[in-house]
Amino acid sequence: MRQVSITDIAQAAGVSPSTVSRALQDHPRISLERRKAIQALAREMGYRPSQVARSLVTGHTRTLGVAVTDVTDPFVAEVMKGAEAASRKADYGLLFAMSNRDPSQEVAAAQILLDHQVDGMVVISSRANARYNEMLSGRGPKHGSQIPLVLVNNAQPGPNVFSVRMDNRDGACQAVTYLRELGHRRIAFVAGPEGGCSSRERLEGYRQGMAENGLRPDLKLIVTGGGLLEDGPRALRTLLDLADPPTAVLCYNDLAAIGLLAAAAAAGLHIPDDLSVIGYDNIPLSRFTIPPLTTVDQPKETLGRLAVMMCICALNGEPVKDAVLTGELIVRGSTNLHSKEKGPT
Amino acid sequence: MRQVSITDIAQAAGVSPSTVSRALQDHPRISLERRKAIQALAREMGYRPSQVARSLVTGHTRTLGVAVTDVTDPFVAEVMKGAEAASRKADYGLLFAMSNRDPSQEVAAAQILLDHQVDGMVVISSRANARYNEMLSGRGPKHGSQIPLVLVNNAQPGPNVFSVRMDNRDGACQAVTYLRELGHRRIAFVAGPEGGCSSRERLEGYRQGMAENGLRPDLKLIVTGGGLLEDGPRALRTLLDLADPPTAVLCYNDLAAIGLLAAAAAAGLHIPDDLSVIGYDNIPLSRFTIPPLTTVDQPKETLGRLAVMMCICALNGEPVKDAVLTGELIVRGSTNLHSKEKGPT
DNA sequence: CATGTTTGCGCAAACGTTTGCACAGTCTCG
DNA sequence: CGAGACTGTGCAAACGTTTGCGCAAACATG
Repeated sequence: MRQVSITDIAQAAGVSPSTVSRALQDHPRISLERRKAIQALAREMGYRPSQVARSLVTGHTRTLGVAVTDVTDPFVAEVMKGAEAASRKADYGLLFAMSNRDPSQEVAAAQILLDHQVDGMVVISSRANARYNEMLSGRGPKHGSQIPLVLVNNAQPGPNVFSVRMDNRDGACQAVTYLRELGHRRIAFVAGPEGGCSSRERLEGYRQGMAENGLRPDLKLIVTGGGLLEDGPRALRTLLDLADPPTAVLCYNDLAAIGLLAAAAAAGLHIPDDLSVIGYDNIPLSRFTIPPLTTVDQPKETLGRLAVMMCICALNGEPVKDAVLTGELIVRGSTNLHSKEKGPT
Repeated sequence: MRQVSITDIAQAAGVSPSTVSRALQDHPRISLERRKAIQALAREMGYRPSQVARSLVTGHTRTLGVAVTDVTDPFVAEVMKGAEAASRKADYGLLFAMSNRDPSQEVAAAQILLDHQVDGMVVISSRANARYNEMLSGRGPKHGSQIPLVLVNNAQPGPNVFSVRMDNRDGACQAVTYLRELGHRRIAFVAGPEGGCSSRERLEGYRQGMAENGLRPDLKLIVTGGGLLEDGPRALRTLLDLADPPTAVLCYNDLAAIGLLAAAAAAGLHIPDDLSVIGYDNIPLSRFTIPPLTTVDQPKETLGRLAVMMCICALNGEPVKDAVLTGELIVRGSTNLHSKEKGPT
């Protein structure tokens, strides 16, 4: 015989299956004595409830889905870490799907989660968020309702969709302000992936920071990127080719910054003397770059933990409100006073 | 009403549920005409089969579990990437659990996967592999059978357990040999996590490489570590304090090597002139360190892909045999001829 | 003692599928 | 034209739970 079922226990205990079921749930209408006996018996027989059967009748699977762009991105991995911890603590399973940064794969990934009847899902760094609403409609437990969806770093209004995000604008703004305080005036920005919410917001933060600090915006100082390591070298080349190159650069994320650091070293540039660079995310690696990277910290695990907690709250019918956390600038060795400006007196 | 069920379709089509079920499976005993009609109707009504109900009767969930030590480790993340791709292509869900490198959490993590009735599981870089056998026993579909288990980089014999791993010994040996060819004689090794299978094998490979190249082993040149960024600096300090410090060092993985690189830069050491450094894994980042890291490549995504493919094969009753891949040394800028040895002539 | 409440348990339906079997009709072949 | 094979479909059981309801016994209350 295979897995021990509730009826096996019932038979062994000489009671009906329903009694066993209730006993295991500590239902008060089963005599304490019997309850304890059945629980002991179940343990002894190595009983493990069939999630599948239970799901069929209760209508929920105790499984959450997490859809990400790319686990390989350290930021994403850290968020997942938090999400996994939270869902394991809440005794939820976590179904995982990845889109490889490809919006069309993103819906396929989400579809697989949905097809496995996850109770809710959290999406990290989506770029196709608009399509979730249609996909989710009618997937909920009751009349045309929707499964709860929590977006990380990606607000998008909709029924039963929530978001937990960083104040990216503020973070980028802080970074620019800090650079200005160091004496920099020509500050570049290496943008993130097109269509991403945080890309947009960080760019806005950069612009706002420039404006607030009385620096005139120069479109040439904004270069495109995708938030990948490879983007760093490309961006540096573009910036160095400028007639009037920047003395500092803020990158969309640490990955791009690290790529830029590497390219700078290869080009014989000395960081931070020749160029100050700031990253974003504060991934663990950023402490170990050469020089250590000044960056804007995001509480990544918290983001993930919060996301699943919100999701579970929504499932329980509790009220949940969107969270927006604020980042903190971590100053390390990749930024420096802009001394050259003063010239030789 | 909620999800459209097979009976809804049956009603709409004026046939019995069983006919619908068979039509959707393209069962030949349903007339082609009806089959097409029902399939069209199902599509039109937005029917999505209930995996849960199906699982209950078929006995399998089309879900695989993946248990890892830490997603945050780039090596692990890459393997997961491969695993996810393969399981998505095979239309399997992937349930995710993490142990935070803690053997006791590891069984809890695996337990959650098992409780969600995964059809099989793959474990990446376990350290508590011995305990899986007991946990899995009796969890299989028939009489006392076991769910298939695939270990990545971690062989462990057992019924229905398979492994896909790298020839770590060979990789480490290659690295040492290469260093010897560059003229190095005092080559250090920064070890990996205690209890890990690859740790042991790479250490063996290091020893073998030293022996094969006629270098006398010096226990002082082997320092402990855990395969983390933080281990690099610690290791470097230990090695530098030696009376006769090494001229080259092989690290358990790229992470430790990167940490070491950072510490070396901070200490004013010039890599590779003062010290040659080799990592292991060839994580994407290793191309962007300063200097770029010489390392032993592992086909990480392939490892993951293979693991789930083997798992699925085992599920289908097909014969599967363990795979062992061999790594390739990637030479980059962190290694150099050992010139000093020759002295000023 | 009659009535009402509580306690403890079982029956059976339900969840949405799959699948063995039965059955009726049609076809094929001798 | 009759026997057998094939074709197309439906019935009902089964998977392992949960849960509303019913019922009997015990108990409390007046």
